[in-house]
Amino acid sequence: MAKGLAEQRRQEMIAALRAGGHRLTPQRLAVVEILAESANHPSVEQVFKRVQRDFPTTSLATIYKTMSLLKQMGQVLELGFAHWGSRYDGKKPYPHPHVICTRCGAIVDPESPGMQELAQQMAGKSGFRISHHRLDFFGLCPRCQGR
Amino acid sequence: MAKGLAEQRRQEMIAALRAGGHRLTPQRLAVVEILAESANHPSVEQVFKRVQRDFPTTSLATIYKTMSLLKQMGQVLELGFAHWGSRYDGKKPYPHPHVICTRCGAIVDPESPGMQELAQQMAGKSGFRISHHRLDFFGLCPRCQGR
DNA sequence: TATCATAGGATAATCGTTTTCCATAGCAGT
DNA sequence: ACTGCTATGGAAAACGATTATCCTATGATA
Ligand SMILES: [Mn+2]
Ligand SMILES: [Mn+2]
Ligand SMILES: [Zn+2]
Ligand SMILES: [Zn+2]
Repeated sequence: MAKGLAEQRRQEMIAALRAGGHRLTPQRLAVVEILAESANHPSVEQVFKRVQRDFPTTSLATIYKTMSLLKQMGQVLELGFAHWGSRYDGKKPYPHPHVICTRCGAIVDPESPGMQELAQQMAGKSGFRISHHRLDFFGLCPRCQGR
Repeated sequence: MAKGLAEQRRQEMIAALRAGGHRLTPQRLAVVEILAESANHPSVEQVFKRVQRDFPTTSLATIYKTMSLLKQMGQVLELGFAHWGSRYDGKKPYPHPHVICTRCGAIVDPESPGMQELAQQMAGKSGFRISHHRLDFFGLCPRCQGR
């Protein structure tokens, strides 16, 4: 079933590229496949290294361009950080909470309660028109807690 | 009363510097005063320009160093962003939600419901030991909604 | 298969932030 | 107040992730 989910996401991303009139290049397909399969919120560098296996001449700039394209199409969620590089979620490309290990950099998707309602509340109180949100919890993952 | 609050924060920051065995330089005191008074989550650049009024020879590096120092002492909250510069909150140096205008960059502190409990919930479900968190809501402020 | 605009590759540029290095000036201790 | 030690400030270079540039290569369509 995990395979099915990933496959579905892959199809959606490809469909989005088609719908947007973008070319289905081997590099893009490779990035899409990796994003659809990765549950660990990979970095650009990680995606880059994996794409390079199949296409050794691939440039890092291409990965950045593809990420940016998928992001603007709403097909990938970017978790930008100030001091270290961004991380990406291609499985759940919509806002959702994350739990982040400050030691090893692991990022996981926890079970999320009603964030939407909270967002609406915020909008009402601040007068803002909320478009999206971001919720991160920082700490030590189980593995890093043991020194 | 707003003056009282700012004054209190100023004292706390100065006390923290003293307690940490750090020198009370004119530049640091200037930064502290600005952070204690600013409710608009200023950027390094903004703090820099204001400090320069009183101390024209001030370097941008000094502001960065001071921000970093205050941050590691827990006297200022840093809101780091991936694509643009960081913003700082010296009035409430602990984690709390923010509402951010994606057009003009305005950042405000909304009324916050129980975030602490939510954090504990997350910890339990993920097995993480949560130390801090971050919650941002993005959208358009009232002023920017009118084109 | 010819055409053509888009996308890839290589590299330089960007920009906020950090580091480096030395002169300066807090701040004990006298 | 004076001295001396050392943290700190200032200036500029370095840094690192990301973006822009520029030219060639290659999907997509007919
Ligand atoms: Mn996720
Ligand atoms: Mn705040
Ligand atoms: Zn960890
Ligand atoms: Zn605005």
